[in-house]
Amino acid sequence: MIDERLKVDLNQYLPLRDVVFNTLREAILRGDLEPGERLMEKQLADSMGVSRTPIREAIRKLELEGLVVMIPRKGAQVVEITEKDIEDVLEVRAALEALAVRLACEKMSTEELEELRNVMKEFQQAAERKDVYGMVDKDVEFHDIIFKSTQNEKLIQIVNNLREQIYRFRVAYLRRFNRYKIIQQEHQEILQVIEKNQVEEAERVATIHIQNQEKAVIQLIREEEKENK
Amino acid sequence: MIDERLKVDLNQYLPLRDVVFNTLREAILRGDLEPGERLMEKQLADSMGVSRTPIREAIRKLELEGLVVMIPRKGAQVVEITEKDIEDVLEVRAALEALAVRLACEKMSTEELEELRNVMKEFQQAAERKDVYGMVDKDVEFHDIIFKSTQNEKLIQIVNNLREQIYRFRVAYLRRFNRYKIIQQEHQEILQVIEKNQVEEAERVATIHIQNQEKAVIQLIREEEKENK
DNA sequence: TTCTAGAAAAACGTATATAATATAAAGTAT
DNA sequence: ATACTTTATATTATATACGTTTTTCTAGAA
Repeated sequence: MIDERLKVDLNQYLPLRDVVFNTLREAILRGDLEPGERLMEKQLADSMGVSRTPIREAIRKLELEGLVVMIPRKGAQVVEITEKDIEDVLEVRAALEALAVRLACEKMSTEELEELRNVMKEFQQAAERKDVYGMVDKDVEFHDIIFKSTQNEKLIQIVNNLREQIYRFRVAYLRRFNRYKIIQQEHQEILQVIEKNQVEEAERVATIHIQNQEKAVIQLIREEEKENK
Repeated sequence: MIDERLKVDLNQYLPLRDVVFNTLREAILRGDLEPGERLMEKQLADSMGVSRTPIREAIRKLELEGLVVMIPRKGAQVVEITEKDIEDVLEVRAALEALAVRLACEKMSTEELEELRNVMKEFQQAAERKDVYGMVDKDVEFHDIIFKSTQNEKLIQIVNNLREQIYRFRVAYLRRFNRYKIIQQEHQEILQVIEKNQVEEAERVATIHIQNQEKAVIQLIREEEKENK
């Protein structure tokens, strides 16, 4: 007989490389590490209190994730994101979002539909108290529920990566414009078409939702560029 | 004045980790390393004549690429591919292929159209001399031309990764059935709708093309499973 | 024979050491 | 003063070393 309590704190072991990986990824996405900034191994190793080995292995993963670029014998640096990059990412994202809602029409359970409604409510509450981070979280959650309902692991994995690529702009984007009203309305539409199993319409609405996001983010970037001149 | 000849063999430096990465990836995709097989660092290091460091860094990349899974304190092993995995991958692939041909309708140049026709001809020739590897290459090339014409780097990158996931089945698949006639016919259709800018139709044809592939590959796997019992 | 215990071996995770290369600085010749 | 070496330094790339965990193998008991 195995004591259930023993299972509790088999506090999951995480290799240092993954701790470092998560830390660095966070730092990049939050903007603490700016685009173009070099990631020097020794410096990072010292500041994180580990050796260079786990740092290097974490960087290898960030490299494939597309968050850093390697320059041979010069090390890694945080990627610069261009307007073109954002267009490319969101073009793909739109297609995958359309796929997701189409599948969601078939597969979504009533429990998940209920979750969607809850998250929308929470989004509303976050908006009311001007909690931008809360809104971002709830927006992400909304789409996550849809993607999870597709039960397509690969789709989920790819979309997570795409989201990561432009995550840095999310907060600025939601804060800047009064985007949240539009987002809310679009979420409402998406929910309705899924409920009604209107596949064609669902794809259309989801695509537009992402395209609107694209327009807004790009507008944001252009304005920022103008400011920096 | 720079002597042009000097540029020739500035034989590009490739870090050992990338050499190892490519080697291992090849081995996995070719099936030399079988699903479930463990990748032991020292053994690989010895057989490739390098130290464990570049091996480990290569494995980190394979890990994120989805070709190996890590088991903590047990190392890496080649992923097992399930039927579900293939369905997931090809479901996403179909959506992206549809996106690609839609964009191709707008953006494809006459040169690229010409390339498409050439590749189809070469596919035909490979088929005539029963050259399966040649056919696989030309099939991949056909789709590559379409993806390149979209000028969406992210799309290209994702599709390359998806292709990789199920590449192991390509050869068996083309050899086994007389799939090549169907493939050829479908390529022909895709070419035509792109030429005529028939966006809706293009998406439909491309989607079906991938779905057919999915059905065939899955049928293949089921038969193989049956044989192994 | 089968199961368990314990020791030995193997393999991973991490750290450190060495080699190679690029960057920056200083010195020299024109 | 400028351009070109040379030298020093910093940083990456690779190899090796160490400690711990896991696996394997063997001996002994049930």
